Amino acid sequence: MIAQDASRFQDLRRIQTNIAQQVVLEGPAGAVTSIGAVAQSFADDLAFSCAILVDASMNVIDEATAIAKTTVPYIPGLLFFREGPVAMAAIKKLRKRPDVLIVSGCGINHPRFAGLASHLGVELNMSTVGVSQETLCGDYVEPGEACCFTRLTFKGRPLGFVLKTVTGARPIFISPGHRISLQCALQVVQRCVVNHRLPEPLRLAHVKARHFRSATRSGQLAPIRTADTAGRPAHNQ
DNA sequence: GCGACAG
DNA sequence: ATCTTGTCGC
Repeated sequence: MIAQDASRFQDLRRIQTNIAQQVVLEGPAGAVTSIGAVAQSFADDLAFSCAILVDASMNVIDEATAIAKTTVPYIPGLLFFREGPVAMAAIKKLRKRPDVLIVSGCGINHPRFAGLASHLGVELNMSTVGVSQETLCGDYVEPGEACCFTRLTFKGRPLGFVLKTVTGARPIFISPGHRISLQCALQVVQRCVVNHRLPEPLRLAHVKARHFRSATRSGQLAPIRTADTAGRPAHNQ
């Protein structure tokens, strides 16, 4: 079965190479008014996702969740295939698509230039930016004090930025996902930094995803239909 | 071959 | 990512 996995993963890598060719590093066209974020939480073989939309003051104005059974283990470089499906389900449940969606993971700072944020952006045809606490690849100089940032490069290409958001905390990695420029990706995240290491929308999405997971597992939430898992339109709440 | 490796 | 108590600091 090891050999089968190897060829299966090879197929997934080919899919990423194809996705990378579709990534657009420009945009968004208009002003970025609404910003959203999506994050996942896991337990056993279940994946819980929460997508939110915030206003200019970082207040949550919309929220959606989704659950799905995981079909792929965590493999560095193949995160989309584990987290992408649930994330997409949650994002699709939002009442309105945000102008830019912040994703918990890498954008083009990926071995094949197709991280979770880029793949989600291409699949959903929306502007996305990847924000991660570590980077899969790339060269950079550690940014000094808070609010400072340095460039992240890989194989001679600019992939994003390393931003020190809070004093005393390690920096975060920002890279465009899809339909967004390097500069805009950085600006959107900078605009969302409040008092924490992660930009507020993403931090909130993380908290809500974890809460959604614990509330669901402890039975404090209405039973979830298996519709999510089957990929059919789900209807929670 | 060796090490590194988003969440 | 997740498992987890106390603890240091603003």
